Amino acid sequence: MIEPVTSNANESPILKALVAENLVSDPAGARGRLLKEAARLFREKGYERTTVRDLAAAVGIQSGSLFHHFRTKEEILKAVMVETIRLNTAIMQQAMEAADTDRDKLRALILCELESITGQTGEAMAVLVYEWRSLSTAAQAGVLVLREIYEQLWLDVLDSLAAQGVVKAEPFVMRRMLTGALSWTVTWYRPNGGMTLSDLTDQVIAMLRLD
Amino acid sequence: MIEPVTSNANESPILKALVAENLVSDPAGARGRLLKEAARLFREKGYERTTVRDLAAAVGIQSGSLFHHFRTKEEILKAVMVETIRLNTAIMQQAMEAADTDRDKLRALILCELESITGQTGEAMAVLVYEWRSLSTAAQAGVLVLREIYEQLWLDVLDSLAAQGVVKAEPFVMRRMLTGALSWTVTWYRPNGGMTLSDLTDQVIAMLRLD
DNA sequence: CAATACCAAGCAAGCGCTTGGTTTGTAAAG
DNA sequence: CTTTACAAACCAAGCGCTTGCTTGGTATTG
Repeated sequence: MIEPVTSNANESPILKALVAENLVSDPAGARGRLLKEAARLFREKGYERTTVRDLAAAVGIQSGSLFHHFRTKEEILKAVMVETIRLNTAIMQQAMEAADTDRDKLRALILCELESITGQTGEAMAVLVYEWRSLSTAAQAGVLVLREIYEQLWLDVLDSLAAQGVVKAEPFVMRRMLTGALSWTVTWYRPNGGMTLSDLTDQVIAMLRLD
Repeated sequence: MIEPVTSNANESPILKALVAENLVSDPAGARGRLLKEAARLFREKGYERTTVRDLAAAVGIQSGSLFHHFRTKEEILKAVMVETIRLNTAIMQQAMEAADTDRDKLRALILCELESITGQTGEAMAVLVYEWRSLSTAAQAGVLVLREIYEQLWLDVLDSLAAQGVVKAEPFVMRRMLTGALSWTVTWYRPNGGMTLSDLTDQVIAMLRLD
């Protein structure tokens, strides 16, 4: 049996709620642990270079035993992506409710996305970006539905800022530019490099001249 | 024999010069054709998912015959990357000489990078971004040296604009944000979608509020 | 006593790459 | 203008290995 983790310091109420609804696997359980290790390996070596034997070894079981939890290797990749989007969408929706002005909301969106990229779910977020092609077309379609909910959060705020004349570029173009800019941080940003995520968010705001 | 292409409408003088110096393979020759097909396949399916049999079939030879041109599959990937950087660095250096102000230079850099990403070398540029991990550490180091020359072109212009107070964010952060934003266009921008590359460049300038 | 989680073993397919031999292009020698 | 020589380009076959996944059986658990 994949050894369970008894206590976890980062038990956010958002995560707990999603686990209760069975939308995200409990990170302390067997399935959750495997997905976490899978995200790490997929990011580190890429999906194709990661073998089912690698995945099994990471959680201390035999490669064949993997297929009691997932039918195929691709199903593991899809699960990593789906659960990551679900969690991050929920986190962002809560941040939106807490922010007052549209400027605050944009800052919150940027900070949230940076946190998701460089923090706990960072490996999974990177997988979402870089291993997209490894999903079959059918699986891609399923994940895309979830992504659109997430994207709409951004577009609502950017549309509003554009209507106020604060933002000059077209919202949908700007969102795509920000998607690239923020997700790229995964390749270079290191938390211990003297720059906090708040600093980095400030830099983005300064680049867009929104301060 | 890999059939040679007799005439090519896009013979830029820059490309010709690099071919003459043996820094870039002639796209009409056997090696050049193979690299072009390799870039296309690597982008379409990813390096790992592309087999040497796929590569060989794309140029109409047997898989074993590939190894008369390249010692390993990885050598093909590295060659795609190296030649792409060499060509685009040369193109950009020429664009820098033609531009007067720093603002013009930044616009030229953005447009050049967008052109390289969405144009002829687009597939190779995408490979450069997305297949980086598939290179061995040794090969990565070799390619990095060439990349740094390219990056310095950007930093020189951004440093200058920052000194003038036109740009508020830190140049090296801003360059990395732009790297992500521009390279991401490869996933969504389509030339036939009613938006030219010049339009797209204007959008980036508008986003940075540099107009 | 069923269900769940696992192991040990291995299969069929596909992988990068090698081998030995044949064709093709080029150019000097007769 | 032919002959001879040779290297580069290529083919057909397949080797050794790794891959995702299957199978049949065994502990563990409620």
